[in-house]
Amino acid sequence: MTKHRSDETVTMQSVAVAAGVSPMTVSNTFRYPERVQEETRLRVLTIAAELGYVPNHAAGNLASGQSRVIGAVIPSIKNSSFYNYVRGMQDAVATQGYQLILKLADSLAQEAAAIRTFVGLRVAGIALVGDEHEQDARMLLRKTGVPVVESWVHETPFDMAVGYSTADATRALTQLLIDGGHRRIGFVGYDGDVSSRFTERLPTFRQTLEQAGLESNRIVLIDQADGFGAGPKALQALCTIDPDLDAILCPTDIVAAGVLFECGRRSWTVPDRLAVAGWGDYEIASEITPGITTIHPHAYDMGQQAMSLIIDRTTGKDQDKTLVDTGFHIVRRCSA
Amino acid sequence: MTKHRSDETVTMQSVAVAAGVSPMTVSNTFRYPERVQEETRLRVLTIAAELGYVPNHAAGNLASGQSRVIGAVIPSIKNSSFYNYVRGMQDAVATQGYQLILKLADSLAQEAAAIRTFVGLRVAGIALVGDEHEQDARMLLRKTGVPVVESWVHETPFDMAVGYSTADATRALTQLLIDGGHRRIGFVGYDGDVSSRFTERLPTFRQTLEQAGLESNRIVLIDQADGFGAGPKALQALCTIDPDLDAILCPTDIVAAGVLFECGRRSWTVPDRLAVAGWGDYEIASEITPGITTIHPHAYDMGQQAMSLIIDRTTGKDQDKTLVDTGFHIVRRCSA
DNA sequence: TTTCCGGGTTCCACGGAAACG
DNA sequence: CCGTTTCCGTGGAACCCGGAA
Repeated sequence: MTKHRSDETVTMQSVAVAAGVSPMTVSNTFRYPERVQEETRLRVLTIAAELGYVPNHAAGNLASGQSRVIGAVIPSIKNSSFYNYVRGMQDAVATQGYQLILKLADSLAQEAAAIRTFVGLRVAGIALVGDEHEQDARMLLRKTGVPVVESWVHETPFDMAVGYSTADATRALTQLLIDGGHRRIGFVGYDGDVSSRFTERLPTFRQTLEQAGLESNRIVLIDQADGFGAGPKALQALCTIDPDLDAILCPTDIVAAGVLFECGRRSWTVPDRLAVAGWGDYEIASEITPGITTIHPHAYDMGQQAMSLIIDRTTGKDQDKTLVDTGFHIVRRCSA
Repeated sequence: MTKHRSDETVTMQSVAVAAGVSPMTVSNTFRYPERVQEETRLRVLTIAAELGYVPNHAAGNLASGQSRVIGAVIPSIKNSSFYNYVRGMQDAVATQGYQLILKLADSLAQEAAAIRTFVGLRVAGIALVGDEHEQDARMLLRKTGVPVVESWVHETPFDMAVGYSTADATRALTQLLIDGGHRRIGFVGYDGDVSSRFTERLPTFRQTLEQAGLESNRIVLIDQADGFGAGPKALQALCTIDPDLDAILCPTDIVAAGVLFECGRRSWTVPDRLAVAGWGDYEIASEITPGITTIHPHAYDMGQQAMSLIIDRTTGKDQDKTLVDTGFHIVRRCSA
């Protein structure tokens, strides 16, 4: 294949010629508008728009060693799980003149590939979800020194992290069920991901039940947390352990909604026959009837903070801020 | 801000020195492995891995004018709307050695900004949803000549397109309601987006009703199609027009699910009191009870085809294929 | 404003080894 | 057997576009 670059490639140079200024002025017009006189700037911008010129990020990145693009790896878009998180990130970068690009990765291997791509792109920073990553990816990140922020992580970050205590949230939610008079409480865990985003929950659940003098053997693990279908399956499995189950704690609102659907089919009343607790406070939690009692994790805030950490790092301020706790709160609705 | 490039930046040069070869050999090792002797190649790869070297895509892109990154703009991740579409894209590019990056854009202005970013990144191709784009963005795309594929578009593509006939689908679904004995059919339209992905539906709906000798005045427009909350609102509005409404056609399964939730609260039986039709065949359509009768748009296939179109274009084959019809089918469940 | 440089690729030249006359 | 052609892996120089000084 021959060099296919046409001779009409629009470059800074050609814009400069057309506008009757030096290339440097064009450069400044885009990077530091305030350095260029209003009149000149407008002329350059007009010409650039006419010619369809967009600064070549590759060249700029190469020349300056800087980038205004941040990469985020998202585990899933199957349901609303990361909607607010991404919105928060998007809004935060927009106000700072940065750009956010996403890659989906529903396994550690895919995450590693995504990280590789982002590193290849020489992005300004990388946002990950959770604290479990492939060893190769960890080494790569360390060696390149690119700012990394983990979300939904509450302690001992790889580099920087923003999150909340899943243990505290689990304890609070479990206690709420106990206080509601429930004694035969089931737990639905997610084992497709070994990150603390999920793994902290089970031990805390057990501990809380035991401190209340209750049995903590009603436990099932499912392999997906973002599908409605997991709800009925989990409920079925728990009923095998204890047909008189009177409450259930789900890994996400999606699973909880799946459980509610199944309760409907069984003509079980919620919360009387079975109390249901979710996690995430997705839109469905407030729209379904009965509304789902759930953990609201301030995901939007988390996304914003994640971007701030990265941007502050690259701009050199607040170098020592590495861990942000965005907290959570319980949203009490009718399901529990 | 200082140039933060540390003196230990791992470059092709440093790998070359460490491996005792010329930079060219390192370059070839990554881009054209077959040109380099097995032994040499392995040595280079080993050293590269040790040093944590990842080829600088920015530099490569600049030098070659080529890129193996494709950008896709997604309108929403609020619910599962584009889950299968993105999965299809992801799977397709993975087998071809390309990389997919995403940007979210829930307005035309944001889409234009996303396009600008992708053009700045000099991606190999851009995937858009729908056929309505800002004029500036259109001109930019034309001038840069980057391959563009529109999805959910069935005719007269901007460049290339993959989709199905929303008119045919609307007609089929409406007819299904008519054949089911329904006479007071309501339509929920989405007016937040002027692309044919949604706008074709209303006229077709009207026409189909009129051909059956039915009234077609039960129509409401909502401003979001990806939220459950729109369902109850739309139902309320339609009931103002006709309290005896006996069927409803929703823009997405999400809205349909919202309607089902509301029916539950009103103790309306579905489909006897009200038949409900959705669109999209998202997971919830099969998991909720009653299951939602809906249009299955082969979104996964659409994503795959979209990527194929772009990759074929850049590799020079099938230059003339510009429009792919991935079809649809009706999934009949209990809600209508 | 000008010059030079960033990291990698294209294109081509080089040189050693195998195959041929 | 030796000189020459061919082949193939490797190296050198110019250049891509934009930013810093």
